[in-house]
Amino acid sequence: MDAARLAQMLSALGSEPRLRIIASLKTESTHVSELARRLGMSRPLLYQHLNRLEAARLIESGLEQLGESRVRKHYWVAPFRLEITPDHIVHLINQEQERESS
Amino acid sequence: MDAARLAQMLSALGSEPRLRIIASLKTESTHVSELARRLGMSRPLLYQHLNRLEAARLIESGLEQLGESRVRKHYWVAPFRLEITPDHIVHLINQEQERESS
DNA sequence: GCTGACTGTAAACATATACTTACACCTGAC
DNA sequence: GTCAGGTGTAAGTATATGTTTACAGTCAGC
Repeated sequence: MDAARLAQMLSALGSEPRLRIIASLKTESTHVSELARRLGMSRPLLYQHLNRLEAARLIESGLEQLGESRVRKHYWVAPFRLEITPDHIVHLINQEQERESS
Repeated sequence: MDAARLAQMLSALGSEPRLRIIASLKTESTHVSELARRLGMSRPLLYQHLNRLEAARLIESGLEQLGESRVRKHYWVAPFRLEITPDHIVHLINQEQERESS
């Protein structure tokens, strides 16, 4: 994990609506329209948040087969665990610099 | 810790320049001008980042006495440890909702 | 073929964040 | 008194994020 990637995950997590999305999906994974209803959020807005969380690999998605050709996009929370301390950050940034100099 | 506070800390941490600031201060705490030089960053920009990190209580500051009336503002990293997992987020959001309903 | 329940995206706008340039001030050393 | 080295902020601009409204499409059931 490099600093850019950590920053991406942290800034994706650093928003109350997105924390609520993760909590809701973790409690019960579901598809977009249902999630929008649960959270009282418009679908387009939810899509944007979902895309950002998925880009940070904090959630994942797949198509759920309903009928023969009817599908629904299902989202769920990826397993993750971040431990953030000043020392971890120092370590990460130092690695970055070694990589640059080599 | 409530969700708003966690989001504040995470979004403050979710930026490469700010991760570099924390790493640099953790390695050796210092005053603003010196830090700006170390990071190759303009002072006003650095102030903005420092203010945000301090608001999130990830760094702290105090005046360093130099001469009789000469002072320099010194910054250092606050001790912190964040452990972020889906379950922790669920727990946090649920607490929030109990608080609202009571 | 119309309706309801979905999936997705485009465009527009408001607000927040990142970043620069420019200013005003203080102090110690020469 | 002027210079170097500090502190801090105001104002402007560019870019990113958050949010809404509006559109276009698919499928199942009546």
